[in-house]
Amino acid sequence: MPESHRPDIRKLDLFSEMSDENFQSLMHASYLQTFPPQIELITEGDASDFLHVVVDGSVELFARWNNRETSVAIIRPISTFILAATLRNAPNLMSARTLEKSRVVLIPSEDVRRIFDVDNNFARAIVCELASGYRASIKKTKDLKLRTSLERLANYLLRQQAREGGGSEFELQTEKKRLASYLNMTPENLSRAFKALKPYGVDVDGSKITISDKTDLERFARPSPLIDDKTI
Amino acid sequence: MPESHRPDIRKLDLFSEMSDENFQSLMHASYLQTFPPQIELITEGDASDFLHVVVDGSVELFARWNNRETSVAIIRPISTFILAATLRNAPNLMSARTLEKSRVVLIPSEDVRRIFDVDNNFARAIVCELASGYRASIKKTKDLKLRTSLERLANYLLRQQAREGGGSEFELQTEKKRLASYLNMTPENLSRAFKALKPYGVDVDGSKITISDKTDLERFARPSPLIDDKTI
DNA sequence: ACGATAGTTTGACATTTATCAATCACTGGA
DNA sequence: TCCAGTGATTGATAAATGTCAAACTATCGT
Repeated sequence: MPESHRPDIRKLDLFSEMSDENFQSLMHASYLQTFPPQIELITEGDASDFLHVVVDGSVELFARWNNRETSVAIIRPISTFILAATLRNAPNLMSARTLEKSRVVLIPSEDVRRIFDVDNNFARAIVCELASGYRASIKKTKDLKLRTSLERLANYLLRQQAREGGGSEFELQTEKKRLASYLNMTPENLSRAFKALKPYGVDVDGSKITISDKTDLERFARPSPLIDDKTI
Repeated sequence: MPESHRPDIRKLDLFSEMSDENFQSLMHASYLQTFPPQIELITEGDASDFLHVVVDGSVELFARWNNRETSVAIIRPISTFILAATLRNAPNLMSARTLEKSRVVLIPSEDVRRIFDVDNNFARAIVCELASGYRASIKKTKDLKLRTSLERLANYLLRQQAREGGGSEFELQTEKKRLASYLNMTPENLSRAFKALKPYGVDVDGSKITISDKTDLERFARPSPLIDDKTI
């Protein structure tokens, strides 16, 4: 793998505390690949041969069953995915596809497990990463089970607003079709849900969202840190 | 904490490989408590002061939002819960209540984190446990997003049948009210769902389930190891 | 600029699921 | 034993969500 992305990867919580030697060893064994849009990098059920690091572009994690498909997460730089499967040497539970032209570092799972065994700082970082992913997944379950689709959308918009800097105007970073799938609704239902949020000050123009009064929307959405705060 | 449950706890994957000294240290700092039914052991949002180990009885993990409540998991002996929050020293995302008279070992989170820092075998075991909990949570998300409630019930019955030994007759180990909440449906809907599965050979008599032809039910349920197999 | 393609929106309608109310069934004290 | 309380079921109805078809819109490559 070329040197160029190493410093950025090194800065990730997952890799920042491990020894130089072990980090170089991981990087040495890994590949940087560029993929065109809409390439299926991983198919669920496959063995998890590589830990993936998105360094450029974006990757969607999704799952299929019985001819249906649902979007589970969208990974943006710089983040890893498929860590749990890598560590357990178990089949991937989700498929992954590039959404745009993307660069991905592939670290052989074997090497991850080998270094994990010898580098205690790396092992510790992995625990943090797993615990936080686990908790994010529990939050997702709560979001799905406790809220209606309209409430999920309202809270999503508030989170997205915060991620984009908190201004009253911001962009959806995702196609509506994909957002609908992510929120577990149909595109048609999403379109109507946007309209239903208009009385709470939500205006939609293409992918540009305007929230005229955040507290007004919050009164409806009732965000909770135990579901919506990604940092705890 | 008394000695009696130590061997059973020691056998858990989480504790089996750590040093004797560290295990004893953990046990020394912990309490065994007996709780009556329906006691709320943990309220979501609280700090995670203890790693819990159910040694007897059963504990329900559930979550609340906006006056609604949903059942997320039922923990039976001998298992731990609230590991991720303990390690991150973060607030609990779920509440917990005893379903029956239960005995629970409480291990101070501080001690868990302290031993985690010094015992690499323990750290490794924690990674396994977290990775597997994380994956279980992803499977739950897939179950929720990709299946209708009837399909969730059908697959639940097949899993429960397998857990109970695979015979055509077995017991639901849970009140139907709670099962409904676990499967994200109302009790009324669950009652009707059982009827809707009758054509596929499912008979219900109180909490006794009879599945006359497993392959028949499977044809409807389409179980997938990537959702329903708890071992991978 | 043009047309092809895919995403989005809208309306009509179907299905799924929830809610409410009533009844039945079970269980654990007094 | 009976009774109170809770859980389970049933029927009627309402709300939420999905499906289908059509129109509309944006985008991309030629």
